[in-house]
Amino acid sequence: MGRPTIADIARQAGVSKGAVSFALNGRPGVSQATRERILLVAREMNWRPHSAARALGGARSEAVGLVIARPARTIGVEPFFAQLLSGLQAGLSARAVALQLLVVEDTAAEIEVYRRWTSEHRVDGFIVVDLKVRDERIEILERLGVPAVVLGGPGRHGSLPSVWADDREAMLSIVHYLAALGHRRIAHLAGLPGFRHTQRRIRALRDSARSLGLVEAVSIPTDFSDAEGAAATRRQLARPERPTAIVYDSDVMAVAGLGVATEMGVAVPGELSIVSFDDSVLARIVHPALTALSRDTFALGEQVARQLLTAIDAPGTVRDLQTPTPLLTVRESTGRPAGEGALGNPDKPL
Amino acid sequence: MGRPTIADIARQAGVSKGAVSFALNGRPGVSQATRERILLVAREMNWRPHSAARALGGARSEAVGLVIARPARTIGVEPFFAQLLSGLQAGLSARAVALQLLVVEDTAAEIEVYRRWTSEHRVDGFIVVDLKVRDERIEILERLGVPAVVLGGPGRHGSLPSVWADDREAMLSIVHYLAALGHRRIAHLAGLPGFRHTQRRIRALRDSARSLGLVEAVSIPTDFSDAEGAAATRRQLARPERPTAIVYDSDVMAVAGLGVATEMGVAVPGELSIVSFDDSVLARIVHPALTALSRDTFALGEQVARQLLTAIDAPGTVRDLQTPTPLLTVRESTGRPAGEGALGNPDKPL
DNA sequence: CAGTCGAGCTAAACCGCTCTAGTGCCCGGG
DNA sequence: CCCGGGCACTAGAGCGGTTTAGCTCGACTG
Repeated sequence: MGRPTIADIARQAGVSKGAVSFALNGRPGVSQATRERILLVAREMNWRPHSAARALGGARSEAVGLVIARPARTIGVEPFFAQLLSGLQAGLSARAVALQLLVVEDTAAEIEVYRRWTSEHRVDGFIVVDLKVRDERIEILERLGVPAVVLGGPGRHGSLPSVWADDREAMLSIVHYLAALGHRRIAHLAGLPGFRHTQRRIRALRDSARSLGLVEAVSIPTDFSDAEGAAATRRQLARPERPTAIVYDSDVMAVAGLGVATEMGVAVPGELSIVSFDDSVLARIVHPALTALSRDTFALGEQVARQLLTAIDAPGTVRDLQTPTPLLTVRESTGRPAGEGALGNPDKPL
Repeated sequence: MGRPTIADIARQAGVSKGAVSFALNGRPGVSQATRERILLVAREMNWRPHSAARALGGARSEAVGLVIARPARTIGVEPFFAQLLSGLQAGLSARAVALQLLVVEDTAAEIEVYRRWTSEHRVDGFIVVDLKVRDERIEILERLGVPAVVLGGPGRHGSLPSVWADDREAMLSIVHYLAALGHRRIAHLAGLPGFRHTQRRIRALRDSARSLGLVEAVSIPTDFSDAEGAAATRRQLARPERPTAIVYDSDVMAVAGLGVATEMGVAVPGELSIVSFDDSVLARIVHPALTALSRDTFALGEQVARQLLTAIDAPGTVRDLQTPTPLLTVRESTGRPAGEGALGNPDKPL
């Protein structure tokens, strides 16, 4: 005999299929004695529910989807994603919910997967990442009526709850810190310009430039890759009036930039201060260790998972959640610019 | 009306459910004209199959499982995993097969998930990683009769096909290269001693030590973390007769080790050569860039995915697959040991 | 002591799809 | 003219659960 079904258990226990279903699901409708007998038989026969059969009846699939539209090769490079994934896992596995992961080429394919998985009842909800400036995915998910949590914000993401950190405040804390050290020329190697958080960071830098008396505050968009990070750094450092500090939107770029500086004989932090917007082992283990914004991406993932589980349980009840603004961890890659006197207190950001 | 079912299509097209099923699945049993009419109606109604209903009939679930038994937090740290994941994705998405990912605490939980997902028909097969020296999972998966591919080998993994690279040859190529440079004291910061590949690497080093005339060749097991990598490096470098070269089993540890060396004022590669067993951006972007074994982990993942898909399609037909032995990429972190004359050709490993 | 009620259980419909066992019809051969 | 065979299609039985309607029986009520 193959896998036992509730019919087998029913026969064995001398009851009906219905009674077995009630017993196994802790639902009223059977006496305590019968319930125990059924459970015993089920355990003896090593019975397990057939998820498809359950799903057919309209039940949960106990899985959530994460669809990422990026070149597959680049995912492995980003510690951020790996960290997030770990956190999501941790949050989900508490309730034994699995994560369906799919990497696709572009947003069109991503949307197609949303449609398919939803109508196939393959997942109970979605996690949406890489929020764009104008994001069509939001509306589609709303129309599909499937629970979803957006990673990023704040701002327009329709009725979908989001989990976000304040990128603006974070950028301001970096810039204030650098300005207090005496830096007046700051470059910002940003991420993909289509992403919302990239825009927020760029705007924050621009907005604060005047009030802090910065002579220069440029943002250069990149694709987050180490290659572009290195190339852009090279260009910046080759300029006659080069920046005295560079803020990188990812740790991979920051480390690549550090490499370029070393190679070009630009001392860090003597002649160039480096700040990474992302913290990870990467930032800690290089030398000099990088001053970085410490956001706990793992915890963020956990948070998102919890939020999504709640949204699935009780749609409509869950609202936006702001995670703590990441704090600047000062390490060895930042200092006063060359030829600067004491100005402010460099150890106290903000 | 909710989502359309084949019954709706049948009614609309004026045929039976069976005819619709035949038409939609490209099966004989309907005329060309009817088939086209049905497909047209299906498209108009925006019909999509209900995966659960299909699965209930015994069909594929179009998903494969990857269960990892490691602390969730550490997954994010390993570029290897992220890379592998990307590769798996790439291999699977060619056939629109999704990946069910779950991170669990220990092997017992992992096995429990294998049982559950199998009996729930949640996945069509599994990918097994972190092959242990004595691995109980193999036997369990065989008994469950579910397709699975083992990452690692060669050697005892029962009837399950495996994808593997020759760790022994790889380690030998590193040691030969270092010996040719003139190194006689080599330390090896290994991974978890319970893993099979760790054992193979340790043995390869030990076996070659005598014939290469090494004075010292120790392997120190670690947990793969940057912390243990750093600590062990510190201990090695503090010894009176310290090694002139260290081989690290992972790039994270190698970079951490590089940091310790810099911090202790030990010049790399002047006084210490560093080789990483894993290559990734990490090894490329630090300075000096690390000499590392370049295995294409992404391609490995793709390969494993293909292997598994074949195993699912035609169980029993697929056998072990050896991937190319990783080649040493010489960068800046290796050189002649201090006070060594010319010996062999350092640029030509093996 | 008849009527009511609820607990405990059964029978069967149902979820959406697949697949097998027919059924009707047409065509060609003997 | 009849029969066999093949094609196009239908009816309906499963797949393994959940859920609802209904049945029985004993206890309690008035």
